[in-house]
Amino acid sequence: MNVDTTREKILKVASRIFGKYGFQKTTMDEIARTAHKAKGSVYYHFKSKEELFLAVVNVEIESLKNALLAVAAKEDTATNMIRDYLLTRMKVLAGAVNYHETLKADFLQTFEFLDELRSEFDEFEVELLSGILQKGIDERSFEVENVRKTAQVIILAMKAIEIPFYLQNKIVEYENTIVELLDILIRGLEKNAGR
Amino acid sequence: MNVDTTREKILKVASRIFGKYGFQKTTMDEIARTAHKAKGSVYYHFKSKEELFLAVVNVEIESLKNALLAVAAKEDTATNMIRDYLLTRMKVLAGAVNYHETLKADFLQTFEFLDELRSEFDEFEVELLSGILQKGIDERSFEVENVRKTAQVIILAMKAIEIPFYLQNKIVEYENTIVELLDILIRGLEKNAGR
DNA sequence: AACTGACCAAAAAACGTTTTTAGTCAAAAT
DNA sequence: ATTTTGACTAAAAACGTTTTTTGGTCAGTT
Repeated sequence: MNVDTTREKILKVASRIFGKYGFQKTTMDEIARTAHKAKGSVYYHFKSKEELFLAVVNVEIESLKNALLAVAAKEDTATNMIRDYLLTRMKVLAGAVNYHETLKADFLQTFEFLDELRSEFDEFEVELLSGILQKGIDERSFEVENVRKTAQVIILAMKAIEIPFYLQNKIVEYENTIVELLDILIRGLEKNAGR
Repeated sequence: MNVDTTREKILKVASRIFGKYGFQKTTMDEIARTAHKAKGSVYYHFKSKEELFLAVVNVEIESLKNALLAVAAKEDTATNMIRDYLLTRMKVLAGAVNYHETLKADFLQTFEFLDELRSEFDEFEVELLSGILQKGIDERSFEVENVRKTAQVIILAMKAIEIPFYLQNKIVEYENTIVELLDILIRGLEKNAGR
């Protein structure tokens, strides 16, 4: 059994257990036991519980990044792309249970060791969304004063909505409503809006 | 000392103490002591700790309602009114510390006894905002398919934003960003937006 | 180099005890 | 009659101590 498969088995098991019980209530013993590895083996691959959790969240973020990059790579109008971007973001995040845990943490305690991962992803998103917005401007379908700032605003709104949506489990309650919100936001970006 | 002044003194003191220590960490003894009343007196006016807290939150909600009604009563364009509405909502809520406590509660425990107050206020808001949207349509400045649903969407967005804004104390960090978000939303409502 | 499992210090859980707290009520004041 | 009081109680929270569990290590094995 080479490094990768053991490492990946631990990651997989950890993801499932962290996802079920959260960071605090998950023990390294249980992860090792479930993965049929000695605890020392887990610590051979991940130097601490925090680092293991970080790696688990990172897998989810990477998967989200790939899904978003795929959207950005498509040949389509900027309007469709931005709608696709935001809907994809919602759908992939819905399955990212360990990422949800990091949201919860903001209220209960701090996960400082996640800060870097988070701000990196933020930057990634602003960059990608700015590209889509710029495409819309070039196509003369969007009218946006400050591209980067607008991208930040949209991401703020989406992050704000994640909280009731994923944490309070109001997915069913709000699903339709959120799609409508996206429509209003997108219309707000479009040219000839009002003024 | 008549009923009203005692009741109001208790309410005032309770609001301050609940606001400082939260629902859980506030004791009825401290409220009675600070109000210079016997505990029985507090229980004469409010039948339980929950009811007292409810009354405290209700004062804040009433004050918000009045501020919002004042905005709705103004003579102005619908565009200005809706911007004014949302900004007023933010500003008044910023000072409603006990209302913030009820947001926090959603994560830590449930305050079922507040559900009714909340859904009543929701209904109030949807009603008021629908009126403003309808006014915008009548003035031929807004283009909205379903007035009521749109009002619900906007309120959902505002409530979602309350969480990072008030609970995580990111007021300074996000203040400008939120104003920009409002602009995009409002543009999204305006006629000739895009299509 | 990859992995094991006995081992340790520190943290958390469990437990019994003490203190505090929400809520009551008979009596007093208004 | 209405309002206020404060001693009282049962239940919950806080406290202090012991026991168990947990994150992390490391000498040795594969």
